[in-house]
Amino acid sequence: MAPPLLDHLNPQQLEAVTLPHGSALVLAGAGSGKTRVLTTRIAWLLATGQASVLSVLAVTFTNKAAREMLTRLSALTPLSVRGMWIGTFHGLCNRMLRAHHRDADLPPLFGILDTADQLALIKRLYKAHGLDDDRFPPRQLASFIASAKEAGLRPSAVEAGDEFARRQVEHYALYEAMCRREGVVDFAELLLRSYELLAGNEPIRGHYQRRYSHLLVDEFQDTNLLQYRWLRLLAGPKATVFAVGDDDQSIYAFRGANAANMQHFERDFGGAEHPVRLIKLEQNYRSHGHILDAANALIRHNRSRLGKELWTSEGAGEPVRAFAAPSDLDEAAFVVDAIKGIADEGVPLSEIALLYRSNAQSRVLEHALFGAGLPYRVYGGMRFFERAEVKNALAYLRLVAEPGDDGALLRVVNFPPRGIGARSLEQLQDAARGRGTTLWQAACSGAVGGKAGANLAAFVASVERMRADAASLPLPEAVEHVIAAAGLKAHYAAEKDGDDRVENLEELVNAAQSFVREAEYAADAPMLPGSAAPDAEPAGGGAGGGVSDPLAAFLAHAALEAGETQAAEGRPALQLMTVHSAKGLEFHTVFVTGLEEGLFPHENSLNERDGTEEERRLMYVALTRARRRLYLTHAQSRMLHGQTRWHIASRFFDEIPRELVSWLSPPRRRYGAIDVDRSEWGGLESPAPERPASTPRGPEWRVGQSVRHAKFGVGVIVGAEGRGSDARVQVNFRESGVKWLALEYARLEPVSS
DNA sequence: AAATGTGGAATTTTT
DNA sequence: TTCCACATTT
Repeated sequence: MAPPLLDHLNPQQLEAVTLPHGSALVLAGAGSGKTRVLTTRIAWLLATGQASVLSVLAVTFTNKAAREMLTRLSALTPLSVRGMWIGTFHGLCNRMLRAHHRDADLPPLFGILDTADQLALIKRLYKAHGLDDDRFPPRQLASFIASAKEAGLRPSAVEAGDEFARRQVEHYALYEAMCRREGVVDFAELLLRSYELLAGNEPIRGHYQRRYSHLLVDEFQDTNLLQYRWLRLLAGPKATVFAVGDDDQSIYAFRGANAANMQHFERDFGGAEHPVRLIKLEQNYRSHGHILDAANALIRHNRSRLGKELWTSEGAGEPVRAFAAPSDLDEAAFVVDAIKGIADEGVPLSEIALLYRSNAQSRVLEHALFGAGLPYRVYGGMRFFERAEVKNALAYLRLVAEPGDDGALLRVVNFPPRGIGARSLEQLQDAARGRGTTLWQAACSGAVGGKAGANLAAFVASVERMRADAASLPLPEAVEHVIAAAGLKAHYAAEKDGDDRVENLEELVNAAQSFVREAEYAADAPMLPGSAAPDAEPAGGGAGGGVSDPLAAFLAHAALEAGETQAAEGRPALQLMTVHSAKGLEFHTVFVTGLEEGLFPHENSLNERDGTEEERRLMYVALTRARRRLYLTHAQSRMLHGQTRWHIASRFFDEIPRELVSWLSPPRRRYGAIDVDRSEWGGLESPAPERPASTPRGPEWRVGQSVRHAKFGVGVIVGAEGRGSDARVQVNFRESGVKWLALEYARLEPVSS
């Protein structure tokens, strides 16, 4: 073992890295060196001969995390890490299913549906079966299917209590049949199919169980039930699992993440000889003391926790700064002002983040930043492989690889326009349905006559030609050729605003280029000998690699790695993003904006089970992004859905000890802090309000007024909308929280305060 | 087939 | 308000 490997590890990190045989759960707090421990652990296992490159499997959630792990690991070990199974759950499952497609009952070149493809498929399904999409919204079916699959349930196994559920299960079964017919799988299917492959095929399961002596899992709190069960299957009797996670940063329950997996880990992965070891990484290398104290105090309000407290050997640092703005516009103005000051201190703009709970909130901030001439970058939005022109090109490529893909055919059969309109498609679909074939087969069969038939035949012939031409070309050239032969390039070049699209198509060729480069890079990795499954495991790096057909591999890559939302710009820019997307990142200065009841915590979360705790964890994530300076802001009034709404300050302010916080605006009163009257804002240089406050009509009620309700008790009016008999007020009750009440029915009494 | 209009909904997101 | 999906029009 090379001694430098273990240098500079703190005692807990060192313990985790060098744990003897047995499974371990590492509770790694924010900024505690989680990735470092994970990668050093692998390097340590390799260096001490406890594991070989082939016997390690490391799994993450995002491609980004997988790449980072690979990069950092390469720096820690002299061994070649290519051929090592490091990737996302979906990437690894894809790899496994490609290698064993026959046993998994999949076509060799099966396609992967992204969310949009899946939705399109469901809509086609509805149309084909004459199903009612008002009563069964496609999106709802998609999420029904996803949850069923995440619970490991095929249609026959789903229990349907009522008629509605029964119908959904029927639709689920039809959906499965359609996917099978078209040779495609959705994201959840990758997981479930891989799970079933391992569960139902002893030789393959035995092979992988013998192969992997060490399984390492990143962001373990984000695993869903199926991923957990997949891990359990993959971990043979002698394997050890090294799971790293932070229950306090579990913020993806809404998409199936099950932090309870951390609690079950001890039971499921511990043996009598080797009980599960629990290690806490609590030393934080990121933030100054006051920031950590605030985060610790906040998260202590959660009941369901494994328990952990961050500390730092650095100083206390600056206090947390808080600001109450009269309106969202004032909040934005304050942020802009503060940023100018911070930038003057020499902090690079890229080191300043503006965080918010929901994307809609970026607008006001952007507007203010734009007005001030401050460069910024907004995260989220359209990803590269999701762009229409890119998806069109991919659809052609998909047809070249697998013409049975009806979704791909429908997408481009008349794009660019070639005289195959809705009527022709109707005929084609009827023909396919009548014969029980794919659209492609129907088009080939000449079932559609006349002009439409001729146009279809021409389309078929041109795709056939693309396939023949592409067969003799290296992947990037093949991609380039298909884009040109399909007429996409010419089509977009002729469009008046098509420059960006042409550029993206060229970028797609580049993407194929670098994909091939990485695959070649991986090709010299040691490969298992033999060609018979289950030992035939094509090598390949990256999430989508590992397939003998480069085109299919590239298409899988495109589906599994949607790409960056925005190419990074040249000049440094402020970072605007939701708190969710900030997870894992850190900044010198962080602004957490929109800290209002109803927004953060979000009103929808109040009805969700454990919703408030999840919101609090989200807030915890937000706070722990800051290294040196943290601003918390809220606005008393805010334009939301086209209406001005009033909100009281988030409860999260109350959960951070006062002595840590320095208010830059007049301190709030505990309740009734809604100052519509701006005279109280004397010391503040806030601009004059641009929107008048629209309090309900009548002299009796105004925002800020204290009221009593027969059932809910005493509260304060914090918002209002409508007038006359429609007038509703939003009241924050001391006991029962924020509620909307119709003035006509709720008999409110004024209370003098 | 593009252009225009209408209604409804409007956390959070990766694969 | 603003965005989207969908329907209708030209």
